[in-house]
Amino acid sequence: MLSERRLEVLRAIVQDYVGTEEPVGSKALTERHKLGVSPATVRNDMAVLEDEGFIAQPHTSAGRIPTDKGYRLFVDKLAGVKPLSSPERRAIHNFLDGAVDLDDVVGRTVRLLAQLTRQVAIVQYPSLTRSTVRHVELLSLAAARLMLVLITDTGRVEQRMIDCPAPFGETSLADLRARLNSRVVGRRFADVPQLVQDLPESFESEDRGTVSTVLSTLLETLVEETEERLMIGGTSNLTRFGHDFPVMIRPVLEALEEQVVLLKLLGEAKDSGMTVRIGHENAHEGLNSTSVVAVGYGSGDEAVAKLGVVGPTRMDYPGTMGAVRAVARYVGQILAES
Amino acid sequence: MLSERRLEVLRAIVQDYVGTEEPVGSKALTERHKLGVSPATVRNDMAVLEDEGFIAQPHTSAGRIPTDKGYRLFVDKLAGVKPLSSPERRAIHNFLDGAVDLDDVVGRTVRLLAQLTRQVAIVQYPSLTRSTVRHVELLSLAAARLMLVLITDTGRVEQRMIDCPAPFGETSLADLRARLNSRVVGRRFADVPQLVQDLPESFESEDRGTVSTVLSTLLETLVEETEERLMIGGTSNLTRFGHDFPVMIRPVLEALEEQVVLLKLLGEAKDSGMTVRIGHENAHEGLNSTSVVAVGYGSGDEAVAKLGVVGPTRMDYPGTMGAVRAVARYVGQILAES
DNA sequence: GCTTGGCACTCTGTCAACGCGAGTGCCAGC
DNA sequence: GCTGGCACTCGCGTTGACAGAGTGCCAAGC
Repeated sequence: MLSERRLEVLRAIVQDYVGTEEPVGSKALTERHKLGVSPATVRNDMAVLEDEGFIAQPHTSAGRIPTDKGYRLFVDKLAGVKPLSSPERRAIHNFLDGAVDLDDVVGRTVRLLAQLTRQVAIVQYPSLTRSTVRHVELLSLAAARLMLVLITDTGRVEQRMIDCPAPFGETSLADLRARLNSRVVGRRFADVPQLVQDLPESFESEDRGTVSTVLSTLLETLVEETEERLMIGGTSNLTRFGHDFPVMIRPVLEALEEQVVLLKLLGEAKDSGMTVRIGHENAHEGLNSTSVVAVGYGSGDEAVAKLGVVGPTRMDYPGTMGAVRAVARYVGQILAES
Repeated sequence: MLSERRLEVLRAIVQDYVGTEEPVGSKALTERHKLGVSPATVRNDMAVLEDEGFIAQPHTSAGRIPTDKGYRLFVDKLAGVKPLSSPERRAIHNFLDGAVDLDDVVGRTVRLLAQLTRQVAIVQYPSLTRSTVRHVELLSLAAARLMLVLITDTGRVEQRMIDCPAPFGETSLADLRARLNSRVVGRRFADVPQLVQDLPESFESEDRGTVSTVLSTLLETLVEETEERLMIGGTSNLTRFGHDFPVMIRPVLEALEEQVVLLKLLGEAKDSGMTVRIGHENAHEGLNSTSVVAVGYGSGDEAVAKLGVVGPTRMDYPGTMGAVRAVARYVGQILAES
């Protein structure tokens, strides 16, 4: 086990490296931090830390930089979550309170996160699977053409066109609409399939085809839209990556363009609590030199979606984690109110 | 006026520079192109072209590179639009034919354009202003809460929540829905305001407040949503910018994050025909070293929106223009069919 | 008058040599 | 276990030399 002081040295190395972006040497460390020991002692500690794999030297006779493992230890044991300053807190409120609809909330959240953390922000739309139904509407657009509108408690709206196998009367439509709503309003999306299973049976045989079509479209919507959507912003912050950014940025930009990759990325995060994935802990190769800080957010206790940021492994973890957590909490509140 | 041969020299310079990304000298030119004259002659021509501002040297004793003005002349007079190869053409069809809804069409178009041109692609959603109304629906969500759904002929759907000043009966609702639709279905969005102007008067005084609220929400939607939406993709192609890409990329990424900037960018393009804006012709400073190739697309003769690509001024104009035009045409067809 | 070959000049990019500075590892002493 | 000292290593920036590419200009030729 590492002694208290060695941990302190690691913390100092991480802090300095994050600040200066340059390998940090023993002398500089003792000057900037009150470790109470001489550079020589620090050198010994560094040698141990290097043996254990927490730090590395880019080349002989250079200072040390933290490895992924070093950052991991730093995040787990050495760093807290830095609370936001009150101006930052106020900025969050001001920025999010003006949102008019769900798209707007998500859009503002992305921009806010990107600004606060100066990194790339990713916000997932509230998931349909875990949402509940607020309302289902059926509109008749033409004789044999219906439109299905689905409204969730998180404010998300989905619509689908339906071509009916047979004309569908206005009274049947009203009937179906009423029965559908009485069964599913307030229920979770996941429960809908079994709740509507036997609906066609209660209709006249001539309408049964249409009812089935409507229901299967509804179920399809549920499944399809479980493919989550997300929004991304702050990509220009990638230019902050550091001196080797020209090399790093390409694979990162490519990864960020693939919604699938991003969804998987957020999916890997724990459902509750904050998740930090550092460097090679990320499955996707292009993101091997980035860290991802993600957290779930939701209108109630339960997370309905996730949000987070992507940045260089050399990032200010306490500050980033603080910002991500604060934003997630406030977005949750906003969703609960609406 | 420039002689035929001088134009030929300019064309050769543009082509070589686009290919090699390096300043091109007189000797190399005569070797790669059959100009039928000696390097010395080409040097004289180059001197003239430089005096006229079509080409420039990065430093004394380097080759020449085209200026914005040079590219402009090239695009206007020297280059045609290169038709796509038939595999490319097939790729467009295969890729776009699978689209299931408007979002999907736009999403696929962006990816397709980015792939074909290897540049950043921007696709604007079909404009509401120039669209016509397919259907307006009013739903009662709660006693004093309505939902307004707007469906366009291009398949776009917008919805808004409305809090009514007073409870609104089901019959009044049906009444309003019917009258609203009879007035606006098939009409252009731009004409809607005057078409519904006198609607409140024909209602009982107790409902008038709600009707007015609904109408003003409708009009608001029209105005707000005239703020067009757009989708962007292929940003990782920015890494293809060339040797100075670390410097260039930052402002470009920043510009691309601002929807407003992009909308203005597309807005600057002509309504009909292809628009090419080269380097400093772009109003936005961050895009001064990029060129934008944009074109309108639509389901009929008329453009309902625009799409285009952003890339380095040093781009393959004929090829890019060909790809942009071909994609726009095919997207237009897809929209017309749906 | 346009074209051409020749020639001197200029500038860049590269490479090797070199010295500086930062940092390390090790060791002996406390 | 900590400390100071010391020799060693290595990257980085500077310098100077040099080759290569390209230009501008001029005088001669068609």
